Amino acid sequence: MNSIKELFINRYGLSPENFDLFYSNITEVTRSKGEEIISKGEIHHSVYFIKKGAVRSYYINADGKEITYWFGFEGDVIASLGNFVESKPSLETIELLEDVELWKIDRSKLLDLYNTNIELANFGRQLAEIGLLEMEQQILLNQVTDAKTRYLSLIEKHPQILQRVKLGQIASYLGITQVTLSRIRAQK
Amino acid sequence: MNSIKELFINRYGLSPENFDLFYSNITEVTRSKGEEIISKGEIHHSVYFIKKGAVRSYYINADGKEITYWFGFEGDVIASLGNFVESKPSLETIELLEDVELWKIDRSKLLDLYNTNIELANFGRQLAEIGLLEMEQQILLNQVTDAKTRYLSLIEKHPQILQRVKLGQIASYLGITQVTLSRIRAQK
DNA sequence: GGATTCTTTTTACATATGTTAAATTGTAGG
DNA sequence: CCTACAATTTAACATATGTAAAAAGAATCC
Repeated sequence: MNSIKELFINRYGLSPENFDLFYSNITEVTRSKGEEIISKGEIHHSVYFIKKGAVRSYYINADGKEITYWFGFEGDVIASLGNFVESKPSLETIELLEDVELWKIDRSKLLDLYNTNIELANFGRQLAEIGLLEMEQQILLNQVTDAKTRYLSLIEKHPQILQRVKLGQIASYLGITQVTLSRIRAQK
Repeated sequence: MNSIKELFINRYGLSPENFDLFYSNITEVTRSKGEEIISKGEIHHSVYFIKKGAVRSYYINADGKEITYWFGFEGDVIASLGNFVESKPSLETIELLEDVELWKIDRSKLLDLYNTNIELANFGRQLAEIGLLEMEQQILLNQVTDAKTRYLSLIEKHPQILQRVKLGQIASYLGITQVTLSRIRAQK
């Protein structure tokens, strides 16, 4: 175990007892760079927490191009929201950018915990609410600032991202082509 | 009361008893077009559900321009997420586009309910998770599709939006200028 | 109903971004 | 160390979008 435990306890206010209850339902797994942990079109029955490593979530657009729209790092949650919330096939693919250590839990087991333990239910609520806040900030950032600013704030937030993620993937995340990203990088 | 009750019971799986408990903490209020229900820089202590009417959430960018990034209609939740989740001053302003009927509840009262009633805690969790799914879809839509497609899908989703919202606000929501929106509208 | 104000569209021009392809640089394997 | 392949940058051109200002169209008020 490790710092995720502290994250759970400090950030989400879980008591040690209920953390242990939660953790007793976790399986620790490792997966290799390049693997897909969630694949487009499929139904998945697990939710993951990233203990170590980096992942990306991408969508294939009408032209067949991969559009990266989320990067996940240590402490983040991996789930296909369409899957989890509405039991629909996943629209996105989640791919491992590095070798990854994960905490895995069954969706149905997690829902059981939520429905029987009020502290865990509120843990799940806060998990979702913090995700909401982060997503809102991303929507705002995408709408308010230009690609150059977003690029700079991305590398400020994740200083090692340039070593971990290819520029083409970062460009699609920023909503621009790789050529434009190269021009931005050449500027400063 | 009205169709929001059915929404709560059918969509979020609330039992009638717990809906009544929730509703006993609600104050029904009406506000007039043009008012600000949440203002930038302030701390707010309420959460609202839209019974009738339309609102928009906007942010003022570095050039002093209002950037609309969310429209809310019947059934939607109004809260400053930064306020609600992290007790920080609101970055956004929420303005009423029409005369509006709202359900109002104190943030602290809502948290009390979440912490004492497991069904309501899971109601709150689902509220946030469904919001997550919607936001993810918007992020995806913004990244994958061009402004014209997004414009068409917006009026498909909210057919009356052109009667309720000004084009300049829709343009900023789409991330383009009003001139470009006019060109798009002239095309088809 | 006419004047005033607000909203939307159109025009002309400058600039930024996309596209395609070539050149360069970096990386991994034998 | 060399080769082959992958990733990134650069170049040239076409297109789309932004800016600023004017024109046209709607709505409001007296």
